[in-house]
Amino acid sequence: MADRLTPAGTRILAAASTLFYEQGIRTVGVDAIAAAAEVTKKTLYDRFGSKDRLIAAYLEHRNRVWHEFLDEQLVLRAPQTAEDVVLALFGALTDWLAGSRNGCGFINASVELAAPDHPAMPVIVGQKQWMRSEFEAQARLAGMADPGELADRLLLLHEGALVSYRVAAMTNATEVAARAAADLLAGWPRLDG
Amino acid sequence: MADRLTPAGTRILAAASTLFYEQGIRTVGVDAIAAAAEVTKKTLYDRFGSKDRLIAAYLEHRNRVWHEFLDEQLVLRAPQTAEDVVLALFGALTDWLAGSRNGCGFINASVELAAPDHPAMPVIVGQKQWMRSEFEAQARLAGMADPGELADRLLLLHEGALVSYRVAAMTNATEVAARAAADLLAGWPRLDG
DNA sequence: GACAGTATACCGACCGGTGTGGTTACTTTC
DNA sequence: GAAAGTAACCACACCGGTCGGTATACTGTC
Repeated sequence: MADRLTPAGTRILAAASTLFYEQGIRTVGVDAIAAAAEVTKKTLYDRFGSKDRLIAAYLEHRNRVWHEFLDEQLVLRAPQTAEDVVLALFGALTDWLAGSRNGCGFINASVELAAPDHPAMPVIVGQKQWMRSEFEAQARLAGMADPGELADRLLLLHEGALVSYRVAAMTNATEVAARAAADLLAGWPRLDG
Repeated sequence: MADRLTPAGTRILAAASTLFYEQGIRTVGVDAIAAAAEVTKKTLYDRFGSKDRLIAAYLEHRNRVWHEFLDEQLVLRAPQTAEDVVLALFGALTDWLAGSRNGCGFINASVELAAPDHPAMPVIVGQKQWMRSEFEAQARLAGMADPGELADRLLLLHEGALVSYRVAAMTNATEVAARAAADLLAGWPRLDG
């Protein structure tokens, strides 16, 4: 988990993160990453072993950054109820995507890697399932009926926004998702009548 | 549009379609396609000019197949109202995805190609916007208020299902989307009270 | 003396794409 | 109805470039 990185290792991971996200994993070669990090390819392979493992490290790093961003946003938005927490998550998505243009790095990676046994796949699926479990936990806290179904639907809106933003050129996708989520929560049956 | 294909051309397009969808566009080389179509690489280039143009032809072909599938499904499901047409579209999605495992070929292509000026990009964006316009048209027919907003939300559910099915390993994604769409339509305000 | 790093050269495999030359089969023209 | 033309195809060899990854040798530092 908390494997300490050498200075050069940190630079490599930072360079890989921006390049992989901005230009795509397959497009970016290891030479380009090494050059951007001002490091020799030897050092890159000493630190990360292979491109595949560097990809996995990139996604783990991106996942950490995403979580930190969410924590920060939740402090900022200070939601009072569990429903508000969910809506804050959708609100945070708009800010996260602002000026990104390439959508979700995890979805992109999943498509680009394709192979189900790729070392980075667990990170990708894990990220999505964490989002779902967060929705479900908040739904349960809010006393919603069938929190599993509600979480599924919220995840659909979440992922739909990410992909429509990128693929369908729907610039307001996250706002639409936020409105849909708000209506969904408002109309959802609760356990205590 | 209706450029007639030679026998070999047809075989090439068929081979490219399955290989591109099943293994990814970047992964599959032109040699593999030529071999699968039992054709020389020369013939492939005589027919399609470049890999990029073959990719565009693949997506146009896939779009045609998708439309034919939808027409067929709409006849089969024989929806009576405009709402039922929308629900039939979501129902068709389940059948379309059954045994596919790789999700939406257009989303995948959009991620794999990345370059916004790629000749295949208009086909991708066009496919998504066609879906949205279809939702909007049916919403308008059904006398729904704000059909644009409704279409946006339906598209989000649609795309969310496609991507969650593949990326989040959510096997029942299309059924969830169908239920969500049904509830959304049922609760949506209409123009005539 | 172990570790992190630089510099550079190299590897085999594969990639998209081209060029040459030859074969079949159908159609046009005198 | 034979010759000429043409479109579709095959076989095969070849190109420059890029890819992920390795090897070797040397430097600085705790």
